[in-house]
Amino acid sequence: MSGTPWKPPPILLAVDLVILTLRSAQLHVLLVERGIEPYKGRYALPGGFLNNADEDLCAAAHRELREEANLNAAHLHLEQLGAYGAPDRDPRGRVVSVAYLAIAPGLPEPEAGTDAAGAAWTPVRDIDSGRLELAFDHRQILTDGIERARTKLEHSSLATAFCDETFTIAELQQVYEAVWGVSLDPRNFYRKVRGVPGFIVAAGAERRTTKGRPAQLFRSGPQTVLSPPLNRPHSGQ
Amino acid sequence: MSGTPWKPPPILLAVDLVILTLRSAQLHVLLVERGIEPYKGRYALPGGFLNNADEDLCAAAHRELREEANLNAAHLHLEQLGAYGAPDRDPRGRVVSVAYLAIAPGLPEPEAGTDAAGAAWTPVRDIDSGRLELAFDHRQILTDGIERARTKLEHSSLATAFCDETFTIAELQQVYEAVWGVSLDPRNFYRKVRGVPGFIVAAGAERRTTKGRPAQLFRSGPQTVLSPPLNRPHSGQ
DNA sequence: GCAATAGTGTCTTTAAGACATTATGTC
DNA sequence: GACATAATGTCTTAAAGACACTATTGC
Repeated sequence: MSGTPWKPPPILLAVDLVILTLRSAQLHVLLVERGIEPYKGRYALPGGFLNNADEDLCAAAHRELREEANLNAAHLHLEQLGAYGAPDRDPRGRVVSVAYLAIAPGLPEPEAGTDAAGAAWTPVRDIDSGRLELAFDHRQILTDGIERARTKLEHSSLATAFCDETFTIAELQQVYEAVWGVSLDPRNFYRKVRGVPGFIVAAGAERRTTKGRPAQLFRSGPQTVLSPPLNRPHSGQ
Repeated sequence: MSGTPWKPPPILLAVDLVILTLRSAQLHVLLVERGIEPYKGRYALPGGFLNNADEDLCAAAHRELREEANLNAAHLHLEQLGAYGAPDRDPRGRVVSVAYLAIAPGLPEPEAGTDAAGAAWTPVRDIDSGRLELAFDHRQILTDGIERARTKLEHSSLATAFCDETFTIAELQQVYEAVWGVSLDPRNFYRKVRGVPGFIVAAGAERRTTKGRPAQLFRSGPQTVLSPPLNRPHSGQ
């Protein structure tokens, strides 16, 4: 720390995004196909380097959300996952990446012709089943992101971020079932969810489907932290 | 991304440590007094810049643990909290810091005459009561570290990291009470803790105090994730 | 014996889970 | 009417919390 003049090591800083959504009751993640080496042709999480030394990490994440995913970042839940900094994680040199978790409601396929060309919603099953390999350490980042989403569903109102502005309780249940990977009793779920004060509030309107009784519509309530929490069934004995 | 040659912005990477321990049933954090500007004379979390471009983040955290805190890092629980990268968090320039949480059993005062001179265990109450102000954004980092410890106490065997190799159940309870900031019924706590399979195992010996019945000694069990969890009493209604 | 702490048992209250029932729409 | 889905009610079981009681030490 003294004596010899200290020269900062050349370290690059990047942000990567785990953008999760629900498509036909399946958890999907947004991936982009890499156009350049390394890992050319392989799929990777959207992300990129910091623009300049003054750019905030969170701002960089929002920017990549727009540029690479073509998503309106303003309405999306965004949360830091952590820093990934193994010295050999990027063959180009030392790159430390700060990962962010974003949750989006069901969205159409990303449009081609933009920065998001080559971006695609991919079922997370395809990755953790091993059918699809990701570039860098992105599989680990994705796993961490999903785990974070799972625990946040218990203690926060994150689940509503997967839904449109208004939603039925059955739709909300599908979020929990897809992210947790379990099936829940609709009657107990209904009772439990309505018993958490401030979680969801009735929106007045109803949703009519082709069959069956119309469902009440709800919107996200004022409470962001759930008390009591919606504990997920613990698998172990 | 193309056309103009891209020059990496000069960003420095640092690690900061939230080292928590228990001293006389109070949660303490290790702080160092800053000897140089900025924030000279102010207390801060131990930490420092990466040595070189090949140093792993986690290795840097361990190194700072030795250098600044004079703690044998090998036996300590170490876990990443996240990256702190607001552009104005360090007046010297752009410094992104990766924070780590470390848990240590009750330890004597750090020795003077080493890098740890000027290091002191400080009750966390002194910081979040506002009586003591920290340098940089270290108050926020500390708050995040404590919150992380609180939730990890519920779902993992982290609490045993605050204890010596063998401990009594009463000592384990003191950990939960100090970190959660609540008081628990010793009888229910005893029953609950013993009911979590693999959490703690009897060590055979007993601990004799000046008064009262000797207590059985335990050591940390094979299970690191607790099932069922030890839910902390949720404050809100 | 008393004081003090460790450990066990019991009861009450509450939440979780299983599942029957009623309500309200489309066809 | 049949059918499908929404919403409510009831019962059983398990866990959480309050607290009485017994056990084993030092003095």
